Amino acid sequence: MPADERLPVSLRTMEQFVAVAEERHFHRAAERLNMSQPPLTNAIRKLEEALGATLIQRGNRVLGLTAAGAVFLDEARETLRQAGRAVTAARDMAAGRTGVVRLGYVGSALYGRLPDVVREFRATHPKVRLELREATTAAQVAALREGTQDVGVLIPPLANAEDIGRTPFDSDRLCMAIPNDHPLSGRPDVTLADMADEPFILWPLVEGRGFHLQVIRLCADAGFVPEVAQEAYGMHAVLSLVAVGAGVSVVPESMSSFRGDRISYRPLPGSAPGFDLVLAGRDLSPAARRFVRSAGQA
Amino acid sequence: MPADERLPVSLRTMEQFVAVAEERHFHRAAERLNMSQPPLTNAIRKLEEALGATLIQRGNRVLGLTAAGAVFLDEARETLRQAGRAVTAARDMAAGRTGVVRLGYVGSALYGRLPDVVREFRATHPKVRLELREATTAAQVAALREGTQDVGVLIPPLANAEDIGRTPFDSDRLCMAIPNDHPLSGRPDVTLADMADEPFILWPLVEGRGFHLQVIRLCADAGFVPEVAQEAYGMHAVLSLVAVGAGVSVVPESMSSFRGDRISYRPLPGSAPGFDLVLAGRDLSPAARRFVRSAGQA
DNA sequence: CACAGACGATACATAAAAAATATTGTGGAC
DNA sequence: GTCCACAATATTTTTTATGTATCGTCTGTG
Repeated sequence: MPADERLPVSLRTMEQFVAVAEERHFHRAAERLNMSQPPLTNAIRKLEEALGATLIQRGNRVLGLTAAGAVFLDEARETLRQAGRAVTAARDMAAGRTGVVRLGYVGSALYGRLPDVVREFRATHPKVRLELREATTAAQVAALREGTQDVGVLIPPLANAEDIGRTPFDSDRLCMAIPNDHPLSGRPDVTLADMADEPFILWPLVEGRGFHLQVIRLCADAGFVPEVAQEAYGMHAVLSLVAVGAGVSVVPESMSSFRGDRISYRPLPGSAPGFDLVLAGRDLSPAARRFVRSAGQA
Repeated sequence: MPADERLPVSLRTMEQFVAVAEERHFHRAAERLNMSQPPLTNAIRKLEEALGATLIQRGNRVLGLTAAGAVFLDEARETLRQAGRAVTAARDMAAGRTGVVRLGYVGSALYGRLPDVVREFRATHPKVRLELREATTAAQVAALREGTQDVGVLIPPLANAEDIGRTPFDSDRLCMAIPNDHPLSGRPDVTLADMADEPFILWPLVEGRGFHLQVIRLCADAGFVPEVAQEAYGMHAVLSLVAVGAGVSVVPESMSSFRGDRISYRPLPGSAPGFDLVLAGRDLSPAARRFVRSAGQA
């Protein structure tokens, strides 16, 4: 039976004792504690009573500590430090200065702002663990609902996801990539429809679902279904195939500096500058909220 | 400027939070804390306010912890443990269950109860460090006054030492030691006066001052000044010399089983059974007080 | 869909504890 | 011996913690 044994001291009392022990002077200690001397004397007396131990050697001109007082001073200091740690730990966690952010992203996000955003966040939030995991949009929505992921970088539209908050993240504007030795590359104004009969290099449907579908959708809007000549995973892989003339493709504009000697990049005239990658989350933890804020404002 | 930053929590509040976090139920937690539910709800709310952090996830049927709540639970538990350590450390020290006892003793004390007393005290007080140091009575009195020694086993009388408390410790009754082949050993009733003209084996004045003087004093009472034939430090050394016929001596009765084949021990008829070894101390620390109590009552 | 029950929040009252002010002892220094 | 510095008391005031009564809300159930 654990009985009624409450702790007979408070942190305040410990603070008071430490002050007296350090100053060796009730008046100065009281001043430091922003209080007057009498209640301090009282508090120390009650502390000694509660402990059943004399802590302070009075009587002489200058007051000293008993052996019990000395050990209690040490332990009380440690207790106060630990209490401070408890407070800052909770505050840091609540403010998002510490914690974990499990971030999912679709593969194509790697060719936009995401790498910079991650680097920046890690630099400004060294005590937040940022876990990265590549996943399709659908998988991320499920993970967000299960609570196994905090934030996702994914490609709208999101079906049946009214409960998930969204923030614009990256305008992943696309362009056409045409081999330099291809007839189309000489023509001034190429449209997507011009590529209806060209062989396409695309991401595999299973591994690069989001990006694959995005391209298919664009083609559908242009009135055709692209003929997939070859699949390749990763923008550089796709473009390397374009460079050797294996076909044409549609890639993010941010790739347009890659193999400029062998590939000509042409804007997609019809595509508006809308946002194609969003940050999504549900019940954001403070750290996750910080990530979204940090990612959104850059 | 350290400003006015007091700790915004008390140990009591931490106790309350831990109870709620563990029970996941305000009513049960309140019961465990021997209080009613409303003030508990209030206390938790004020805690969250003070920390600027939500700790407990309400709303759902069963309440859970936020990330901040989880870390605060850990840290609060540790704080409570540490506070408990502070209390018991002070109490143990004040009760003499821990601490240090610096014990001085005159060399001759080793031939009486002291070894047993030390063994017993060490067994019953494992967390008290007992430091032993051999020293003359005068040196011990000085050390007691300086505060470099806590308790002493020494030989009265003590000059100018009214401030030092004394407890009888050991009746170090003395007897004469005479070689078996000495003429005196045949006589039935030998008195100390009979040994006035015999060569004495004694402890050196410098190293064995207390015991040396005690014997000199006895001889003076018997009306003579002993002729010191040889000095030897330690009872066994003295008696070995007696055994080979180098002289006579006066030793504690507890030695009378040593070399019984060569030495005959005779009681000192005049010496009353007074206490010749006392425990002395000044401003006894709790641990020292325990030692004196333990040593005195055996 | 209404209803009961469980549970946490709120409002108000009361008791306990902490702190402030004024004053009194007390021991050491000149 | 007198003064001074400092801690201890005494008493009042304020703050804080706790208790009682009650309400609102969500959940599972008939």
